[in-house]
Amino acid sequence: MDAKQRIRYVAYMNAKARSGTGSSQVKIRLMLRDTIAMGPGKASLLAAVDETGSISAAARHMGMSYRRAWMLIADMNACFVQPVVETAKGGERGGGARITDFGKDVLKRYLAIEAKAARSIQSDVARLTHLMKTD
Amino acid sequence: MDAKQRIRYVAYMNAKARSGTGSSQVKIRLMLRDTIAMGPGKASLLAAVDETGSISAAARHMGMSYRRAWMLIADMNACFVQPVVETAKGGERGGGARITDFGKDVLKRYLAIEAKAARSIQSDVARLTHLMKTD
DNA sequence: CCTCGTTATATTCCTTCGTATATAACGATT
DNA sequence: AATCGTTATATACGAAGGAATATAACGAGG
Repeated sequence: MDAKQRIRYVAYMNAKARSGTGSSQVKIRLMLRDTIAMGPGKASLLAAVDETGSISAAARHMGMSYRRAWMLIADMNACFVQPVVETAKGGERGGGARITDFGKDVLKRYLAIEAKAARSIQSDVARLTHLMKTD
Repeated sequence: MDAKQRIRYVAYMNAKARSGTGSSQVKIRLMLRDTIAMGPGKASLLAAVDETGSISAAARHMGMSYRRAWMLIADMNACFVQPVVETAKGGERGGGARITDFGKDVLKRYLAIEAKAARSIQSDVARLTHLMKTD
């Protein structure tokens, strides 16, 4: 991938340090330049768009402003070689938005990376967490 | 680790997607409550304190304000069961700061986690990065 | 006793980010 | 035509974070 040498990716992993449950939740951020191409928030937003069928409903669902949701989606579409979300103005319900097949693939890959990273460092993080204050 | 159920850790990984070099740089954030107990910036700051012997020199070295550096160190000391940095006022050079053995252990563990996570998701991230624009 | 560089802290300013709000364009349904 | 909810965009306001600045306390060395 010589042509993409400058692409920097950032994985942001967030895991609950529950030894018993193993329910460690890991979040990863993929960066292109200075903007987050894909991350926990954008992944959730993408899923919300998939569920609700519109940016505004997804924004309401996530408790964020429409402007912010729109910008996050614009960021994603600008970062990837194909749009992850397609929109329509007007129409029977005033318009709407839907996640593309490409967007579904991106999301799926992202979630898989999240899970794998979490699994890999799980125990080490737990040991380091032991050195942190509990309250 | 029942007593630490509420501790949440966050791993923040940043890697350059250079397939040939494999020089993927991964960054991880460990969170306690809402504050970053350990992350890329704090790890660098810790190393800078180790090198320079003072908070102010470390801050200059990292291009940040003394206030910010001091606060980051205060955060770390507040998050862990032992201080990672010890300071002294006055004296031959006006005072100074040094990383504790405990702090060195924390830093070492953190860097190891960084590396392991990077290794684990390296190839998957590279594949996803292929779906991103190059410029 | 004075100087020096540092720690420690408060205050002010500026930039950034997000919300809230307003407005226009849109197109199927009625 | 009129209505409706959405996309798309601009503007203004507010909160948060960090930089810049100022000041005090400190303690070894000259």
